[in-house]
Amino acid sequence: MKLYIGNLSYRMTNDELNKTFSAYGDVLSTHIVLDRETQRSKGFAFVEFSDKQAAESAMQSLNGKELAGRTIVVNEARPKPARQRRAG
DNA sequence: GTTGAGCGTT
Repeated sequence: MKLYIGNLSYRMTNDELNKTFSAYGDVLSTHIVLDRETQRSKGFAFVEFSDKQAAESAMQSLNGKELAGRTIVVNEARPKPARQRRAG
């Protein structure tokens, strides 16, 4: 199961996310979303859990918590949309 | 500062 983490601090790192979420279960991967050109955090991230119950536990426990000075939001990630293939 | 990329033409 995959979680969406919103309202993240721009200072947040994958390692910090991994440590924070692995307290509730086995984290397979973390992915902070960066601006494609500047590599600056876009303020949200994804965390993938091996187990659904672990993810739900983390979601309940961490939603609304403060992390690196920002109050984060945690919920189940939506499917990633397909990229448009135009001249842009 | 709120739902993920890169390649390359649907």
